[in-house]
Amino acid sequence: MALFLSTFVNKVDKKGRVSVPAQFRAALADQSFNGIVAIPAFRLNAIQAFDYESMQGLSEGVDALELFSEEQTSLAAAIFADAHQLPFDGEGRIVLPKELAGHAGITNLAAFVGQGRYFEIWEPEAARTHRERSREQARRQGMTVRLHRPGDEGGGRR
Amino acid sequence: MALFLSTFVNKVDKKGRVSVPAQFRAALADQSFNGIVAIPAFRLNAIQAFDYESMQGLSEGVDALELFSEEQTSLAAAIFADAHQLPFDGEGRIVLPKELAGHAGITNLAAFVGQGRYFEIWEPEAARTHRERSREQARRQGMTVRLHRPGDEGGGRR
DNA sequence: TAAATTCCCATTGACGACCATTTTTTCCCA
DNA sequence: TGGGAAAAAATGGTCGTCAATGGGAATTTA
Repeated sequence: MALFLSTFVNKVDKKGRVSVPAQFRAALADQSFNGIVAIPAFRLNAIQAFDYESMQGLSEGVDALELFSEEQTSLAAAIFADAHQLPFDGEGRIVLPKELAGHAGITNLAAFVGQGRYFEIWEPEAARTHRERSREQARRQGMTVRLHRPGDEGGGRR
Repeated sequence: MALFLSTFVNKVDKKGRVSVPAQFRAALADQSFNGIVAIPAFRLNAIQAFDYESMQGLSEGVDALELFSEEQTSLAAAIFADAHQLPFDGEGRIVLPKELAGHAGITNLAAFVGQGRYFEIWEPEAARTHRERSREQARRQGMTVRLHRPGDEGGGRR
């Protein structure tokens, strides 16, 4: 799958519709479900958006018998319960459900922020300040990114 | 099979009927039995609902357990004895049996909560508090979402 | 026969499909 | 290199359809 890169700000109309940036739509092209899966971010006032396949991958870890074991992860449960399937309309828009828009504080504008394998949707001003803070923190910690070629066993992760 | 995602709240009429969310019905589409299988949840005041095929899979899992475990009988009893087959009517509704509605404390409203391969039915307010608690716990344990596409070896827990 | 359950039909309100318009980007050529 | 034409993307609105709901008729069960 192609990567989600860069940031785009689009308008939210009074029906709650927003165009998903064409570039992001292109990255989602070849899929079973024509749209995205969106969940409220855990620690951030933002929405995280995935393709449907990624969601299925998540479900693989939880099989039916685990119902009766203690370790049923609360995380997975929370994710599935809060997720929204948002299909594209003919023009490549989605409608932001009130719960999600509310969680992110989105009203008239929505910022689509590429994060590689997924992307986030923010209230533009909040996105800006968050980005600054992240940069600042990264600089202070002297973070570096390890490059690795496709096919490598994921090198420096998390 | 498609996933059960998101949460929907529907009304229970005075005959005990509730519409199963269209999105969930779609996920149940291609099946031998036109309806769901519902059992009272073990540790929760909720109803767990599966498609019929998953139920068969579950039975195989339990049969396998027999080899190692003495708990097989109690498990089987718990799962199958309390299970209800709930067929859809022409409009995609089911009738909630009193035992199930009672176990979940459901009266006028029912929350259908997606859990990936299956879904749960809650009294809406109870669902809300349970959801908050789950999120809270996940946050406290520092859980994170790991993305991996189906087929990846990419190290999910498991 | 009464009660309960299933089937069928009507209503309504929200959402998805569709079309029109504006804005932005790309591309070509002067 | 700048201007303009063409294409693509974003935006705005309307209309039809379907999901959810409610009520009543028909059928089954006690």
